[in-house]
Amino acid sequence: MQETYGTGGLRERKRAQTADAIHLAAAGLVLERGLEATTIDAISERADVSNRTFFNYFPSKEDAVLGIDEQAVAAELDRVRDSTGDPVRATFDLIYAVFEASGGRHKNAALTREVLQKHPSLMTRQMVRVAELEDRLSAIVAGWLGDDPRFAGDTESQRLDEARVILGICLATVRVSMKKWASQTDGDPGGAASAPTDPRTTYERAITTLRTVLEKLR
Amino acid sequence: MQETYGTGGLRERKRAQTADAIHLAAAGLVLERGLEATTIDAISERADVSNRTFFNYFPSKEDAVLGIDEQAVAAELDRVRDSTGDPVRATFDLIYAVFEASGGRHKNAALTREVLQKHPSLMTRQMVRVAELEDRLSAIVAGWLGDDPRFAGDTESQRLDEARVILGICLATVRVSMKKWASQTDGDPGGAASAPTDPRTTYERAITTLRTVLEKLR
DNA sequence: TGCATTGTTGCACGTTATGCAAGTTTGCGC
DNA sequence: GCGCAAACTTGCATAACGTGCAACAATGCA
Repeated sequence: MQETYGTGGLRERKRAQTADAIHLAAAGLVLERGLEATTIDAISERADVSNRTFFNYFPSKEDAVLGIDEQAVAAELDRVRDSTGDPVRATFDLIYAVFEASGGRHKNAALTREVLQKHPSLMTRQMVRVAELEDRLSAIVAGWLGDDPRFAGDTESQRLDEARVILGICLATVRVSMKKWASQTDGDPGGAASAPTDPRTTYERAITTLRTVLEKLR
Repeated sequence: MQETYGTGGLRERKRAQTADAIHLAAAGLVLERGLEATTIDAISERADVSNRTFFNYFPSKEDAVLGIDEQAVAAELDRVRDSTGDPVRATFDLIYAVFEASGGRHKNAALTREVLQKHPSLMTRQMVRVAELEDRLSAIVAGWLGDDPRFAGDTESQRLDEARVILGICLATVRVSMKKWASQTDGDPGGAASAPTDPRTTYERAITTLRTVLEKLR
């Protein structure tokens, strides 16, 4: 089921292909019929796999709709781990990486946005995922704090707490801007690269918003 | 089903009694058998109601375990709405109110803590609930910001964004301290009022933590 | 080509969750 | 007290989610 080692062979390609087919079927059906009205059976049928196979690829309907890929997320985490510089900035990058690997990517960014726009509960789902990763993520952030002069004097336990808070703060900020991003309306549906603000830009704006608020609060 | 008007009559008392019975049965069973192993059927049986009646009181197993009372939450929100003073402090109070009304109260605070301790996923559930209330909550916070000189100059839309961020920040902080609270071990099981830090104190500490982090970040 | 690994599928089963209709309990005006 | 209306409980039917299992098919590799 998992652990398709990096052979790059037919097997692996087929697997990615099937995952994509299921994802597309799920997102498409949800856009057509709504989230509730879309059953896993219907998704499986459109993706031309059995009901049972669906669960070999995604643990739930929501994950299929978002196209979540746990392996990609894990790989992303390893990649970003040894960031340096400002912890807040690095934390934003970390969250961005998780989201990227969680389906925001693909050729289907527009599709994903449309789905999130029509079904905000899926955004909550995204957030829950990050919450589930909290222990791993905050450990990474805590590591960064150890290299920061402002936090280096704290005990390890304190740094972990502070890391959790910082993670939560950044996450909250991201969530707000994601919501704005999702609620954007497409400019012209025809234009190929009409590009209604890409996610990355949204993140940059989120950081600015947070800095503004922090400035005002203190 | 709902809207038992405030007669204070037998009907209302019985209803509260049944809700409590289901809640206690749920929490008890979860502690004995675990969250997965506890079925709604088992809860219903112990609470001496039909499976169907269970759903007249709680929409899900999790809500029953936590003893969530939507009406109480709504009432709490109305009560806290016209707070004044520092927005951050008020926001903490707001979140606290939601939690209080969501089951943290009762004679069963110790029970609730034990359950949350053994099943952290329920904490996530609590957070999702607040997220679901986000629109209402952030509207309240945005109202407060209008009275604050630091934010009064902003447009309404900006204030709403900032309110969401502030809410998220406070919520993240609360979550961290709730986790610490839940993971406390009981001092002496025998002592009646051994009182291992009440939730309110935890909140106060959370505020301090947040202020510290904000101080360091800026 | 042949064997081990991995993937697919159907089937059975248990659980969550909701609608509906019949029956019961409570509240309240008379 | 009586009786009606509203609220509540319950069983039944139904749909969907989710998982274990075992048989079968496809793939990778020697």
